[in-house]
Amino acid sequence: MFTIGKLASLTSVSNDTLRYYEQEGLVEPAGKSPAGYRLYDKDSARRIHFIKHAQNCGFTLAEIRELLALRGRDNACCGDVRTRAIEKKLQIEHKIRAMKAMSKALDQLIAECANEAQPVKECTIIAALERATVAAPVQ
Amino acid sequence: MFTIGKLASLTSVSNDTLRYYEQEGLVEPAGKSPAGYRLYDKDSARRIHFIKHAQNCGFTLAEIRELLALRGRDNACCGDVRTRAIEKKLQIEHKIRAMKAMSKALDQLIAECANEAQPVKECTIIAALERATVAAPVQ
DNA sequence: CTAGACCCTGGAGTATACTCCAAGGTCAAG
DNA sequence: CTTGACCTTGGAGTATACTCCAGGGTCTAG
Repeated sequence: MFTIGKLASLTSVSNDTLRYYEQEGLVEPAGKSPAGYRLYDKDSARRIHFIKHAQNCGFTLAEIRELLALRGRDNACCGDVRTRAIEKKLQIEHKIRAMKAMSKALDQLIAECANEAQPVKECTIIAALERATVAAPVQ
Repeated sequence: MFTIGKLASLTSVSNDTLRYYEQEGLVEPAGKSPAGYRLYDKDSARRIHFIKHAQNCGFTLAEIRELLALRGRDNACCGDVRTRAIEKKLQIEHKIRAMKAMSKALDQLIAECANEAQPVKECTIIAALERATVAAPVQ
């Protein structure tokens, strides 16, 4: 069990951000000290890392709250949870496809840039993305 | 050549958003009518779609501006552009890895949910993500 | 027993990305 | 030649996700 400052430095986010996440229902301290200090454990750190990863993948805090809710401890495996999990998975797959297309487009750009001096004439990124993507709309 | 309203409905964004993007240096109208109306072409529509895709992949408008700058027409293929392209590619790959991990975690959750009634005990999403990711920091 | 480093709450401020007016000009149809 | 659907600029307002106080309590070390 450690206090907020420790968790903050462990996860590279600020104390304020941790309190904000708590306010937004994304993390709860594992407990409180007699003086009212928030006390966290290793799972708290995991959760913060998860939030940061998910955010980096383009999910909003609201969406992350949903992702976290999928593993609610009590009445987990009901059909509703499964449905939302599948929904989120489709969302993620869609994003992955778009990002792969971009990665490919960048590859092309990088390859073309290998022989310097010769200027790029086509808009490689946009063109490649246009060829590659076109998938089910995300929600 | 068509006006802003057409481009807006073609790309499913608002007129206001298009003007905002222009203000932020992300799109320029292909021309202007005598009355001062913005006039766009198909490339404009492509660019808007690109912006939306990139945004959906978690890039900020500032980053998207950078991505778009990579294909600057005049002095493109200089080493600097190549470097930034490689940088962006690493960023994207990192995100793809994280998203694949999440996708996998959701698969697991979905599979476990297939046999209803049996509640999930472990935090699958976080656990799977933790196992799977750990990559170079993104910038 | 006090100095310095920590913690608390509550509220205000900031950056990003829109979103929505107000006040007015443009233009094709009837 | 006016009506209605479009366009213009400029500026204010909103949601999200922080970020930064102010004013005050807690705790460990000297």
